Amino acid sequence: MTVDGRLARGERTRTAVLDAAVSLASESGLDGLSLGHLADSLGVSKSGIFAHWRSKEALQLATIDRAVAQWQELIIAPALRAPRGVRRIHALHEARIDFYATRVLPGGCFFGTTEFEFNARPGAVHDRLATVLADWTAFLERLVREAVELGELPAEVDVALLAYEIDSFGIAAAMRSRLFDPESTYRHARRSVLDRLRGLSPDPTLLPEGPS
Amino acid sequence: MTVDGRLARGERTRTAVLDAAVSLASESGLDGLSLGHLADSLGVSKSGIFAHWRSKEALQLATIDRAVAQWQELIIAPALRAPRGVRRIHALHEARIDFYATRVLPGGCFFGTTEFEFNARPGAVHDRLATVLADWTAFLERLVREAVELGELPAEVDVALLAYEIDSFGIAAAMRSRLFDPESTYRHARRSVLDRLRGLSPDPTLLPEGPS
DNA sequence: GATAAATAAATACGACCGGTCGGTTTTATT
DNA sequence: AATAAAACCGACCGGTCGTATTTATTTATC
Repeated sequence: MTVDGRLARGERTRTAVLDAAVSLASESGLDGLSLGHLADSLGVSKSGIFAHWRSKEALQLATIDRAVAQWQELIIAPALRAPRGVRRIHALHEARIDFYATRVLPGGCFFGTTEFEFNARPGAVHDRLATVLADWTAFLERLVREAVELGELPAEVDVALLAYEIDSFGIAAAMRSRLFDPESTYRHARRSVLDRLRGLSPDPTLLPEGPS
Repeated sequence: MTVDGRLARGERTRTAVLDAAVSLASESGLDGLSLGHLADSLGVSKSGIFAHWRSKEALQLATIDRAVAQWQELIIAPALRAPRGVRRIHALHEARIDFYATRVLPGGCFFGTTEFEFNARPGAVHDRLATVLADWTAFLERLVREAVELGELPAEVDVALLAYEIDSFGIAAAMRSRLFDPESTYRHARRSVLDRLRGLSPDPTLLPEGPS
């Protein structure tokens, strides 16, 4: 397998551009993300960036995919290292709040910003975001279902409802933390999920008492 | 008290413009709200609109105030007609979900869209939105505190935390309902608050069993 | 009916937008 | 060493943005 250095260089550039695009879009949205700003923030020319994607929409879609990869790496992967069941659900939520609290992205949450931005605008970007949200929801529900199957949550639990609740606490944290007192926002976001899981679980000792 | 008809007419025009601005901004954000689009959607000239506000930022701030008035009228006022306590909290949340479900605004939620849009952008708009969110939070907490004082919620309840949770379920509904299945989203949003209140209240019969 | 204030329209400006193009540099293959 | 391909650049296009100025049209009050 020979590696074409020209393609490799392009791939590196492409990834670097998309990382910057995710950051910028978390602040200004996918629409506010302009080729000029993106180029300036990377110290390259506008056309040098544009050459990699055939249109702005293609760039937006690629940016979404990159954000998904980042989410997978920084939130989902760490959670999957926790044991199945309520601890994994808790680890996922904690990783998410940490992601917001450590300000990985200047805008806080790429998906919160862009999903609100495009929820009323038809088009390919809307559809891609809808798919991403559906996948994320299915993943959350899978984690909840696993906890039920392990007996760490009662069988009567409404899986989809609990997944909705947990995600809600995360979304609200992303939204409020930049407008409101971040510390109490994060404390509430962590507390709400912890209380919910401990309140439901037949064995609350699986989880810490206080927000870790 | 003599009313100057010229001023009255100006006020009427201004209100009509701001109503359209709230609708447009709920779809495209306060930044995407352009004077040209706004003028077109009202059948007037761009400068005819611009004359009423000295800058786009002034228009954005006025639009926020108008959205607050609309929220006050359609969500807060109806809730205040319910008796104090958990029933009022429930009525508030139901009015909110109804507001989303009946598609009063094409974008779903003005505040969800704009608060995510501006949470990472310093400036007057950010600050105004922060104040609005703080007022809304204080109002929600007041309703929860009243329920505690009435004995309809246990004294140990963390008022700020419960207010956070209730608002989270509303925010998530606004965000998900346009990308995902609206029916299940609204059902989850209603269920989550109802279950939470009934679970906490010493007298669950105050609230209906199923989503109304 | 005259007058002054308020409102609306017309027009234009500079900045920036996404997008195009021809040409240069870097890199791999032959 | 020659050729081809990919990456990258600078200049430029038409269009739209917010903004400003200037002119015309309502409308209330004297």
